[in-house]
Amino acid sequence: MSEDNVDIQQAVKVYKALGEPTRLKIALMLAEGEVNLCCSAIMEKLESVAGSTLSHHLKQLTDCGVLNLRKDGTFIYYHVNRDIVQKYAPYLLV
Amino acid sequence: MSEDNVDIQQAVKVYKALGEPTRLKIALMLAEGEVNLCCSAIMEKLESVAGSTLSHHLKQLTDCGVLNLRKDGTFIYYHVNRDIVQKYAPYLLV
DNA sequence: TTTATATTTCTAAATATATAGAAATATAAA
DNA sequence: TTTATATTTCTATATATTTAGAAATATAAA
Repeated sequence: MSEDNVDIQQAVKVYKALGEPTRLKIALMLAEGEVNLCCSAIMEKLESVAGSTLSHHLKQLTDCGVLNLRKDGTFIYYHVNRDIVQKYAPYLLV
Repeated sequence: MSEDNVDIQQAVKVYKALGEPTRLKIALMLAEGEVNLCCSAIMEKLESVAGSTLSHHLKQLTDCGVLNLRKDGTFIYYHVNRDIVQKYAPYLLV
């Protein structure tokens, strides 16, 4: 597989991840001011999303590279991967 | 609804449209060199996609603003909307 | 008007995705 | 060790999406 195709595959994953309202909100929330938020803090900012649902969304966002995470005890802090976002969807950084 | 929310709704539509391999290929194909292609020409460039399927993909890409079209007789020529792509996914224009 | 071509709409089936409750895991604090 | 909190995994269900064949529509050419 060529570099280009790998790139396109990642682009599909990134756009698929961002093409859902809850996930786009999460990405925008974390892109604003380069915030670090844990799962429960994100859950509070969203309206009525179950923890298990949020967990799936966060996994999808990390799997495609839009989000990175840092573990600290029981907490997992999420933040945007600026390189990926800059490459595929710099709109989020505005 | 605020301007911002309208914007986010369009962003979701754009990213959802681009988050599918066939549609991303179409968008990339048309973004390269600012090409105008009709449905059947696009169909030839893709491998084994039925006309009805392609029609649905093209509708999704035009509905969200990624593609514009120009009718000429029986033909419909598609081309990328550079403003929209520049705003949400300039990656396609590289 | 008949024929041919381009594209869409209708319809249905297969597949994928989003959702959340319940149970499981992980870490920290008491 | 017990308890509490954070997050994930399991499981199931509801919903949405992708796909394409067949029929319909639209325009042009013969």
